[in-house]
Amino acid sequence: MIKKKQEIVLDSVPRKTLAKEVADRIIQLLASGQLKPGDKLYPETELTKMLSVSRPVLREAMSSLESLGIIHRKTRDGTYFSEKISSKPYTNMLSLAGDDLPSIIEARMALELGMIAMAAEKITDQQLDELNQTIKALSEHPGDYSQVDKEFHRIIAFSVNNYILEGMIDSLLMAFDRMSKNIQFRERDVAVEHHKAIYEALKKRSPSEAFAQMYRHLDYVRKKILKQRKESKA
Amino acid sequence: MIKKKQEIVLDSVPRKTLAKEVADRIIQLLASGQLKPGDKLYPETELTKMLSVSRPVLREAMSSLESLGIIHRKTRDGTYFSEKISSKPYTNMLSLAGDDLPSIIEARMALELGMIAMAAEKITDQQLDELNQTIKALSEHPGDYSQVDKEFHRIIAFSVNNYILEGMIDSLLMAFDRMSKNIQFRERDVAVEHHKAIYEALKKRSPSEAFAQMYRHLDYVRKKILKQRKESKA
DNA sequence: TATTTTAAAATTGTATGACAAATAAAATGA
DNA sequence: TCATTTTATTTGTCATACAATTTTAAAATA
Repeated sequence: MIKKKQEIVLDSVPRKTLAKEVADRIIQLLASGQLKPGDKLYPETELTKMLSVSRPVLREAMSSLESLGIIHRKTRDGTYFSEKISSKPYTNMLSLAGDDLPSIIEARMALELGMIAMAAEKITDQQLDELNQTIKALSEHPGDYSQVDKEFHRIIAFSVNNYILEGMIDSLLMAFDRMSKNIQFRERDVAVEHHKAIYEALKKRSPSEAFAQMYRHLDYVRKKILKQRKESKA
Repeated sequence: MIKKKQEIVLDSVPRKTLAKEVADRIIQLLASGQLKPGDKLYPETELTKMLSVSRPVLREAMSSLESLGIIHRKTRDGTYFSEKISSKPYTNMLSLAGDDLPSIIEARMALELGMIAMAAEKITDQQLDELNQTIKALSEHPGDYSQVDKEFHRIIAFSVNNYILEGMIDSLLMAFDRMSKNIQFRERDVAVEHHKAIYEALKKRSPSEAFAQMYRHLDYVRKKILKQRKESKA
C-alpha cells in the first residue's frame, strides 16, 4: 500500500509541465468557486495572457480537461465547465481493459451489489413502479429481452441518485453491453424470477435482502457468460 | 434513461477534433495489440508523419492520454504506455465533486460494499493474516488510529485484485481522507469490534455475511461523520 | 588499441505567428 | 428603420523555431 503511494508521488513530482500546471489552475477556478459548473470560461487568447503561457500549452491543458469531462468546448463559441461528472473518462479508461471481460464483469457486479444496497435506502415508489413494469414487459414480450433487462438494472442504478456512481456504472454497463452482445440469453423464466425477487426486496427497503437477491442474480449471469465464453473459445 | 443516452450521443458526434481522433488512434494501437503496456511509443516527430497531423495537435492528444493515465511522458526520453490503469483520472474528476462529502461517502460505501462481496470470494490466507494484524494494531496502539483503519480497508479493496475497481476505490478513499481528516474518531472499541466481525466473515468466505458486517460498519461511520459535520456547520 | 573528450543527433517542452471557418456583433447603406 | 455588408471573435489547425538535456557517435589523444 505504502509503495503504491510512493509510486504516485515519484511519478507526479518531477513532471510539472506547464500544461499540467495550467490544468490545475483552471480546476482551481472551479474548486475555489470563482466559476461554477456550466459557466463559460474566458477565451483562449485571454487565458494565455492571464496565465502567461503559449496557446499550444493552454490547449494541451484544455484538451486534458475535456477528456476528463471537466470542460467541454464548442467550436467558435467557447469553453464551458461541465454541469456534472460524465462517464467519459471512465469509458476511455475501460478501453484499456480491452477484451478483459472477466474483470469488467467482476467490476460491474461489485458496483451493482454496492449500489443496490444504497438503492434499497433511497428508491422512490415511482421508480419501484417502473421496475415492476420492466418485469411485466420481460415476462410478456417475445423475442430478445436484453433491452428490457438493461432497463431494469439502469433504473436501480440511477435510483441511487449519485453522480459519482452513475459515471462509474454507466461506463461499465456500456462496456459490458459492447462485449456481451453476441452472447445469447434464453432463460427468460429465470430472469423474471430473479428480477421479481430483487424488486420485492427493494420494496421492503431491505439492503441486505436486496443485496442477497442481486448477488444470486449476478452470480448466475456471471457464471453463465464465462461458461459460454470458455466454450466458444475452445 | 433514454434521454441520458441521447445527451451523450449529441455531445460526442459533432465534436470530432483531430486531437480526439489521434487519441483514439493511439488507444487503438494498444487495443489492437500492436503495442503493449509498458512499450515505448514512436517519437512525436514520427507520429506526426504517420498520422499526418501537426505537432500541437498530436501533443493535445498525448496530453489527454496522459491525464487519463493511459500513457506517461518522460522528458527527453520518450512516451510510454502505462503498465496499469491508474486512479489519476478518477481523482481529477472528483475535483468536480468539490465539497460534496455526502456524495463521496455514499459512493465509497457502495463501492466498498460491492467489493467486499468479491473479496469474500477471492481473499487469500495471507491477506487475512494482514487484516488480523491491523486489528491487533488497532486495539493496541495508542493515539490516532486512522492510518491503521485505512490500511484495513485498503487490504480488503486490493484483495479483490481488479484494476478497474482499484482505480475507482483509490480515488474515493483519497477524496474521503482529504475531506474528513479534521473529523475525530474516538471510539476505538467500536472500530475494533466491527473490524473483527468483518474479518471473521471474510475468513468464512461468506459474501453475504461480509456484506452485512461491512454495511453495519460503514453505516455507523457514515451517520457519525454526517452528524459531526452538521453540528460543526451549525 | 584503448580511453577520454568532443560533437552531433534525438526528443520532449515551449513559444510565436499564421490562417481557416463560422458565428455574432457592429457598421453602413438605402 | 431595416437590410446588407463588414468586422471582430473564437476555436481548430499548421508550420517553424528554439531550448534543454540525454544518448549516441565520432574524433582525438595517450
